[in-house]
Amino acid sequence: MLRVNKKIEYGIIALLYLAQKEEQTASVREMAVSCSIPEALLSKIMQTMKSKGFVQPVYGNQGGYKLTRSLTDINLLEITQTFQGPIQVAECLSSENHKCPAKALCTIISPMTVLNQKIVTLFESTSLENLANRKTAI
Amino acid sequence: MLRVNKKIEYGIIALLYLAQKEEQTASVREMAVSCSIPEALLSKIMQTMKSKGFVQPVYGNQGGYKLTRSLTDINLLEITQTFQGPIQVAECLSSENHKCPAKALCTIISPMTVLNQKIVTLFESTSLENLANRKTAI
DNA sequence: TCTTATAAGACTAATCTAGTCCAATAACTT
DNA sequence: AAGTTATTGGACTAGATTAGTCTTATAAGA
Ligand code: SF4
Ligand code: SF4
Repeated sequence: MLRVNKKIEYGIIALLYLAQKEEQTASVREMAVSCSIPEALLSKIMQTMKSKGFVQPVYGNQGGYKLTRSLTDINLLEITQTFQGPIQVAECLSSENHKCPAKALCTIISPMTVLNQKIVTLFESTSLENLANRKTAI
Repeated sequence: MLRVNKKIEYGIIALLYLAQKEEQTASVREMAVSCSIPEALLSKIMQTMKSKGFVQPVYGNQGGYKLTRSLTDINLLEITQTFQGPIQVAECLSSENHKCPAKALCTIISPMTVLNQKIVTLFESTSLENLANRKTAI
């Protein structure tokens, strides 16, 4: 399936929503209702995005979150890495390479690495601004 | 993570192995040992590949499987579809669109569709021959 | 008939996903 | 100061997927 998970999608939708509100804050409830996203889940997602510096919280009444970065500055790779870890089309690629039994004799590590890089590049070069305008960069 | 599953990888490795044996058959055991792939699992994988017409079984002593198609003719998309279903970077894309709560108001279906198509094209235009030569086509 | 294979099905443990629920804390309003 | 609105952080869950295993049946050459 090669799916991006829901946190990534909901996270992006929320960031696009915030961008459209410009400097104003939007509460989790407002975003959840406006975008039909489960509120408790979106709350978790926003916490993660806060910790990564995409948004800034505002406590108390009339509080919520606001964007701290421009959409043109945030790319899809950062978001997916935040919620799904590094893109690795095969488990042995990148960082700790687990325990694939076929590794020693594997004939496809090298092409898988190339394929992986293609996908990484595609994600990296697609900003949220690109997404908002319904296009990918490459 | 965006990972391709093990069946896909093991399946490709097995097909490359068969190709290298040219017209000869190779048994599941031989392939499993030669490639360090769990035998019972590879057996399952080969059954699926037989049902999709990638290989042909030969029963009995000295039996095994042989390739029925050229590596240049098999692309990565077919293999992934065989073992992981259609590529859909978001669950709502393609065929039966499940039940995403955000669907009615979703701001990213359209760009996700474009992104999905990019990945499909990348997979589709990469033949196993390309993989064996350590490159992707696009 | 024996042996070597594939065929097919049921079964499993571990992991990931998409959530929920609850108690705590921060800060604005009145 | 109290009440209200919000974020925070933790634990918890059902269901799906993954990566296997095991067992029995069947095909066919020697
Ligand atoms: S070693 Fe080969 S089969 Fe194993 S995860 Fe890496 S690329 Fe895939
Ligand atoms: S969030 Fe949007 S793109 Fe993702 S599955 Fe739901 S409707 Fe489709």
